[in-house]
Amino acid sequence: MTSAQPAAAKTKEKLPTPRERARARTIADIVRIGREHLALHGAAALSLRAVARDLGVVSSAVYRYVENRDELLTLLLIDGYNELGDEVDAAVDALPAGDFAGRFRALAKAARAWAIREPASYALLFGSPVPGYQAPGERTTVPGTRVIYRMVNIFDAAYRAGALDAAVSSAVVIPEKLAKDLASIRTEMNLAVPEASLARGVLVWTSVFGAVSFEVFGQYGADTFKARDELFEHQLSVLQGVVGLQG
Amino acid sequence: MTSAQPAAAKTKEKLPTPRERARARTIADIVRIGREHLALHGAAALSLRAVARDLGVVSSAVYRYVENRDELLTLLLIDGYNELGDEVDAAVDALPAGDFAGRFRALAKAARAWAIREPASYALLFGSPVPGYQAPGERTTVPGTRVIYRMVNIFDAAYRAGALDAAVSSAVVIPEKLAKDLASIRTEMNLAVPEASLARGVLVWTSVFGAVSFEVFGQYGADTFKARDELFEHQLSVLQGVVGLQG
DNA sequence: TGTACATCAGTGAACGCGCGTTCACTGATGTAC
DNA sequence: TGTACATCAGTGAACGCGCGTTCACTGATGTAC
Repeated sequence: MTSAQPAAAKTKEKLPTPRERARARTIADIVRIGREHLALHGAAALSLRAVARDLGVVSSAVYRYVENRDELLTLLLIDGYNELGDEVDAAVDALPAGDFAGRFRALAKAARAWAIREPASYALLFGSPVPGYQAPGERTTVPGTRVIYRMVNIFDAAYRAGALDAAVSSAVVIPEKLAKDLASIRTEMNLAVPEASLARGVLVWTSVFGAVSFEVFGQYGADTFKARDELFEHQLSVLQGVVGLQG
Repeated sequence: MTSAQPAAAKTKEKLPTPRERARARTIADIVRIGREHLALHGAAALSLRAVARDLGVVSSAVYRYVENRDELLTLLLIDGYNELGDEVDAAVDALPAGDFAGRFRALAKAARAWAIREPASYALLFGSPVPGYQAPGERTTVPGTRVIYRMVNIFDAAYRAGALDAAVSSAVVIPEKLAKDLASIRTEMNLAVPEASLARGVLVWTSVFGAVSFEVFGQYGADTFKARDELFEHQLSVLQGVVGLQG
């Protein structure tokens, strides 16, 4: 199909025209400005008019690039998921594939570091839903599942390598209905790791993000924990044990 | 001091006048309507004018009862914390004081049930911070710490009764800086439970709320988990093991 | 018990503000022949 | 290579909307004597 096209058409598709490049740059600017506004005033107060002002353009002009306010939110959501995903991937890939515990910790620490650096984007992705806005699943699901997929794959690789102690998971029985859900996930993701360990992996996932959310959203209080890095490291160590990851 | 006052003055202070009762009822109405708006449009869109409309009163009239928009948010915050705290207390108190595991599970389940029933209030309390709003600590700290205090006290009582397996906690070393924070908490709350177990208690707390947040904020996706009750129960069982609570 | 006064609840108009979105338009940039 | 036309970016005015907050006011309700 693709190879049947004439070479000229192919080049036309590949090389962006100056206009296309200008357009892409403008959209990138809009997303960048949108993120700044997110950080300053929150998602609910995100306004196309304000973005237009910062872009140095009349308010109606942004409608050439973005269909409406909701689409800007979608762009910011995707942008956030991908930035987080890229940083997590880089942190994980920096360690040897066989260092499962190291990779798990690197993933969690990269996620926490990004959340602390970009609290507004983190809030958009993992905080309260934006009232009146529904994310379009067909555009956000793939970037939105990068981190959890990566995490589960680390656990799965550890299991395949014999570095995951599945015995810890046998302590708690998995009820039938839950086992069904877990079986679907295993099939979909092509996992070898047993259901009980997968369930613990899910708990580890929610726990990591629960800890990050408490910290980023200010639930710990101002003074209760001064040693936040150490607290998080300690929590990772405990969670490693929960899923049976040696190291 | 108080007993030196004449009986008449005392009665005057105790019995609310009709005007005072009307005033209290109106404030309660404002909070109730505010909660409905919270549920429908989110905290950022909460507006005194809209509340006034639903109260059947001109917009400026609500300023007789509430200083400004931020104070209404504070009232809603306190109201939410107390409703959650009351329901958690009731669920915990329904079980014998010696049933530590049962009480822990009852606490977590009550919190989750309330969060699912009142997602908007839950989001106000535990979700992304409301941009531009800073909760006044002197009014919100006490109601805001009811649940975690109750949870820690269950763990502490279990420890005192010899029902908490502190050995599980010795598996992970606590660094010096973190130990200091934990020591302060122990002193402040008058706890017997050792620091390592307290640290695990904190993790259990963040994990419970992390799991609830994922569910309430829609992070699990629509179809991934159909057996949500079972998933949560399973997570509680695992977390019980994390803190070393038998049962 | 009755009257004078103080307190309070609620009114209605007004202030200045920002928002999302549409629409007809002007120029500039690209494209086809 | 030059011209006619199509495409696109950006303008500026307008729509209707809701917001927080202030202020002088009118009556009703309570209180002191």
